Amino acid sequence: MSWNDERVEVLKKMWGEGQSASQIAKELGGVTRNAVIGKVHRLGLSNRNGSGGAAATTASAASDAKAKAAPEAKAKPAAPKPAPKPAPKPETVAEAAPAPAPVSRIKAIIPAGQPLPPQPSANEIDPAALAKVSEVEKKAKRLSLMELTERTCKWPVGDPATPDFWFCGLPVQAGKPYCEAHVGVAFQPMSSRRDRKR
DNA sequence: CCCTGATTCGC
DNA sequence: GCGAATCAGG
Repeated sequence: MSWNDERVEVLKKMWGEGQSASQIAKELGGVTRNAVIGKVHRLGLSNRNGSGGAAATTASAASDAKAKAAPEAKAKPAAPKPAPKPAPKPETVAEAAPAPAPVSRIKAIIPAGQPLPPQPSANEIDPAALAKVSEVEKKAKRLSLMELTERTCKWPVGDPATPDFWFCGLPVQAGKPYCEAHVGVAFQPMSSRRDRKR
């Protein structure tokens, strides 16, 4: 397979949409995600940096001995990032259910002093995302607290003070505490993974 | 372990 | 130019 115009176009489009390299590779077929990433770099798409360089995003910079002097300094514009981080850590707890009540069927019974998982103010959850959650909850694995692992969705469903309380348990998505659907409602905005920090 | 993108370097 | 291998990280 080679990079003809059409394939490159698809690459550009998808990359622009924030699709992951692996997804793009899968779409194109005949190439690996590495190939896609390599092409992205060669096309200069990786970061939209006008000039000046110094785009040490995450992995890279000074790593091996072969690394050159990294002229890294300058603080980034630092976008306002309230980054909600409602990630319970069941591994350490015993039964003090950290479970923040999400938006399950229980519509408005959020206890007064309870920490609200989604941002309480100015927060409108994407209807599409909610719909997705509803679907997902049907096929959720309904795990108990102790059944949760590092890669099971830890989204709590139901009332912790009730036997009908369980965790989603579906496969989590890279690093996040929840499955894709629940990540969708837990973290609202974020254009894509485009932003690197630090 | 799953995944992500970034970089290097032989081809 | 290409992309596997490797790296760094969530």
